[in-house]
Amino acid sequence: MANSKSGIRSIALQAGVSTATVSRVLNESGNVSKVTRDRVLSILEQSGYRVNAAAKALATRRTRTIAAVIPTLEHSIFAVFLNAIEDQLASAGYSLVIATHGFDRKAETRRCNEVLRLGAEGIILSGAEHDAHWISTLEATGVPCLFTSVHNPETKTPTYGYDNHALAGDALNYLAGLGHQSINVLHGPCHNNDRMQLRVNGIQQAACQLRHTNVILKEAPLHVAGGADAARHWIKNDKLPDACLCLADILALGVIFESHSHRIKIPDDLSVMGFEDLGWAANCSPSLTAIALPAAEMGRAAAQAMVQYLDNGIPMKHRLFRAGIIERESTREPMVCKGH
Amino acid sequence: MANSKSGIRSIALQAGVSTATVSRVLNESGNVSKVTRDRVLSILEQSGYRVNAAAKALATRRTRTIAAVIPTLEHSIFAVFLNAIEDQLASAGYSLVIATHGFDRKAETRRCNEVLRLGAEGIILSGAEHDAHWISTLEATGVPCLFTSVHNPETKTPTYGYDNHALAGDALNYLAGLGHQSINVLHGPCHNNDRMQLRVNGIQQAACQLRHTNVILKEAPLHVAGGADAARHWIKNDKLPDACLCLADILALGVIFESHSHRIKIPDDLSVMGFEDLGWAANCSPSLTAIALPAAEMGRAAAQAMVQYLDNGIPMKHRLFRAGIIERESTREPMVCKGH
DNA sequence: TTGTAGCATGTAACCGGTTACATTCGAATC
DNA sequence: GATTCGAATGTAACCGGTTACATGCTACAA
Repeated sequence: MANSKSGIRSIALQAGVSTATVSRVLNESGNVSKVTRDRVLSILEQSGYRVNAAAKALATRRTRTIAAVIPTLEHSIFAVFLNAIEDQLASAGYSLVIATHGFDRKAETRRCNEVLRLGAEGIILSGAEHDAHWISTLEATGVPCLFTSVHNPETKTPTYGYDNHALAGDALNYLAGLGHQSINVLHGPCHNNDRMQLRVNGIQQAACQLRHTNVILKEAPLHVAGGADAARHWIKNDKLPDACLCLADILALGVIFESHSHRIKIPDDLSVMGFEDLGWAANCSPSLTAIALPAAEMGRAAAQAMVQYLDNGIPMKHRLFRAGIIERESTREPMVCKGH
Repeated sequence: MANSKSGIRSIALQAGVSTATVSRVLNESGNVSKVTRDRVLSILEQSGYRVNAAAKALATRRTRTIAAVIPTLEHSIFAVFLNAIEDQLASAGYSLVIATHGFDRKAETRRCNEVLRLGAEGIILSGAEHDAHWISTLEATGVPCLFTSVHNPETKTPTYGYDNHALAGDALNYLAGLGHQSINVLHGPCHNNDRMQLRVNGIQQAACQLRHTNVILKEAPLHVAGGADAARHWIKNDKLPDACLCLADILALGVIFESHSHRIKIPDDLSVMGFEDLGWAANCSPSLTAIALPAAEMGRAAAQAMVQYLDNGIPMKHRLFRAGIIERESTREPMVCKGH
């Protein structure tokens, strides 16, 4: 067992060929006779050979790895998004590394550097607001980057996303259009979350156009309890609006639960609207009217665009994903008899 | 700019030292005078140098990457679990690669091979049932592996998880103990999901011990609609039980929603119990009694164990995570006047 | 003065692949 | 028979780090 060589050299030795030939067999790069290929393949098979990714990456300067740096995995919308990315990348022969930063700008930059150091060939980021200095150094390195969940043709880095600003306005106008005159808008923290900030801005702008509607914005932590607590506060203080627009589905879920606990009927006593359209929205009680974001579609497309760029040099362009209102049972026009 | 060298050699050239010294500075391995170190550091700084992970991995035979291969990211329980893993790994200087297989055994094996080829130094798998042949070849390679979500001291590969079998029995006994005589148990598909299978087995065994209780098992697809559809079926056919035990929280959510739609009162008309205790369980209406699985704790511990093994050679041992019933408002003893 | 210890630093092999270029050889063409 | 060509294969440099070992130097003890 004078097998001091390892890896491809050992295979070459056993097959009585050169490392170049083994490499050619492994990569199916042609110019190998059938007998030689078969011999090498059989030895490859029985030796349980596995290529060393590091060596290959070093030689080819390719890692076939793409990174997604996101705030957290715990919000379902990111899970849906990542699942789609992962799927798409896997079928293109790429791997996905995931890093989270918990809505912390510094941590985001740090994690980005880590995945870069690790060899990521491309980076997918949530939102369009990031450490400007870091983005410019990234540009200098030539590593492609894609911003997601927002659409902003102004940025140099391509964005794949929605028009959060307009969609929030659409949602508010929809409720106002039903005839609601007092609408509470519940949103998550905007700190380091430009998607949410854009939605809030959209609400503010749309609210200015509405003459006969009283719009109140309120921030709540982004989980069910956040929505529930806000709703409880309104109910306890007799400040229940006609309608409640939640700029994240999870908040709507809290509002629905809390309303149910206090025998507030949705949509008769309160219209509730969500934003995202997560899996349960169609099946809750009452089913939730919401802005439906095509998160999975966006994830697939983003992954595909990145792969197309890396494999074929096709440049990534900004892309707007249409989203719209799915009308369900949680909203209706206000009851005329209310307050009589 | 006669700078033909790249990476560390270019730095060495500019600093007028050898590559060995630059490497020593980079890795803080000592034996470098302060003046030299400062000079190298300043050049490192201004040149925007970034180590090549592939080269480093090739030279050190370490990638500092760990893989998690899971069924899907879309079930919240996995997202919680992975978030914890990612967190823990990041703080230990490791990276996480994620691969999903959609409850497909073949795909799982394939994805495992992919992450291995990519250089993962350790693999974390969901469940204890996997392609036996592949597991044995994995053992041969010496790459450490950890099974999670189940506890089974019998397997050679260490398991970090719960006693799903006993917990399901506990849950059933809890409901029976409240006095319920007809209990429907809703579970997800068991195909390639030994966690779920163990729970179902636990139910079957516990049901045999119960003399005066009628237990019916029913499978439903693992999402809100699955739970809702099952509940609707019972309601429509006038087969509503006293209590419904859902072996995944998401099914309980569907049951709660559907019950609400049909004015079935929980817990008065129907006790509902979940399994997992996801974030919303404490805040739904009524709040959900459930088996609380410490998924995040398990994730953190699993990541830590893997790191301890890789960094310090401390062997991984089977570990059982305690889980218990969280009593909330969705369950109560049956109303004595019922049916009078 | 010589020997020795220890710090700072350099040299070059090595990790395990890829690939440009060279070489060999048989078949086809002139 | 000489020339040309292309397929099959080999040689060895290279990717960008790490590190065993060698070297030079200073300080201090014998």
